[in-house]
Amino acid sequence: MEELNLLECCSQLAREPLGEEEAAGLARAFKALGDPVRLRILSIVAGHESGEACVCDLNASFDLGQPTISHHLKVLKDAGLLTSQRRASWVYYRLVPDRLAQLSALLSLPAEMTP
Amino acid sequence: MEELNLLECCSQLAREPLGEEEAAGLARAFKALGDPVRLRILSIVAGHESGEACVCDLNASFDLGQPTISHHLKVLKDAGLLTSQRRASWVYYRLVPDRLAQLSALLSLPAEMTP
DNA sequence: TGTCAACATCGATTCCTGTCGATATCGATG
DNA sequence: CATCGATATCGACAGGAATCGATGTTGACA
Repeated sequence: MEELNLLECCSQLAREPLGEEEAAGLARAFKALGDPVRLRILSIVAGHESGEACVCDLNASFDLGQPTISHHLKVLKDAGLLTSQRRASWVYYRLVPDRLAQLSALLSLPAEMTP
Repeated sequence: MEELNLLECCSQLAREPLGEEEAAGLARAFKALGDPVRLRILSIVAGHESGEACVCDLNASFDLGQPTISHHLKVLKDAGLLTSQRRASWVYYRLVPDRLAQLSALLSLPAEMTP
């Protein structure tokens, strides 16, 4: 995994001014997180014992149409936050831990900045 | 600070299904992070030795109009990510560490989920 | 008090996004 | 091969957001 260098320590934000293209990639992920339905989808996937949830579970968890849920799943997948796998008739989604860790690390500030 | 319970451990996502109103509050913050300009603004503020940056610094760092930067600062402030303080003729912005820590903790998964 | 510089707000425009219904795809199963 | 259920894609619509120029506000200073 070539993203380890992004995780080596905390304080990504303060390290140096974010470049434009780097900021664009990160912004895509945060934009995907910037919707209540998508946050709840991630939460449901994360909460499953097996580490994955099928679309049918998700559809049942929201008062939204099936195409809408499918759209949100696509946004999360395109942002690198979820992967999908088809098994039999169902499609299962699971988190991408590295991506989440990357974002988490970006937001963790050094101790000297949290007085 | 009454937000400490939100920080006690990792794996906020997996703890239990995010409620609608809780997800809405978090989504507002992530939506604010979901723009390259705003991420770079945060990065610039975080990178300052003093922990704060004045609007004049920020205006000079972008090829955007002054009202646009002001708009982005307002979004970040409304999302609870920045605070502002006026001193003399200048307005200084600084990070809200607790808010960043809350978001960072939400995205950090338990070790058993990162194989 | 009048003026200037720094910053915020307003109104308008253009583009993006969430949602839906309808339809297509794809596997399983008969 | 025909059908059915699960999921994805498409087209459309309404509301939101990023940007800009113009204008308002506020504090410093002469």
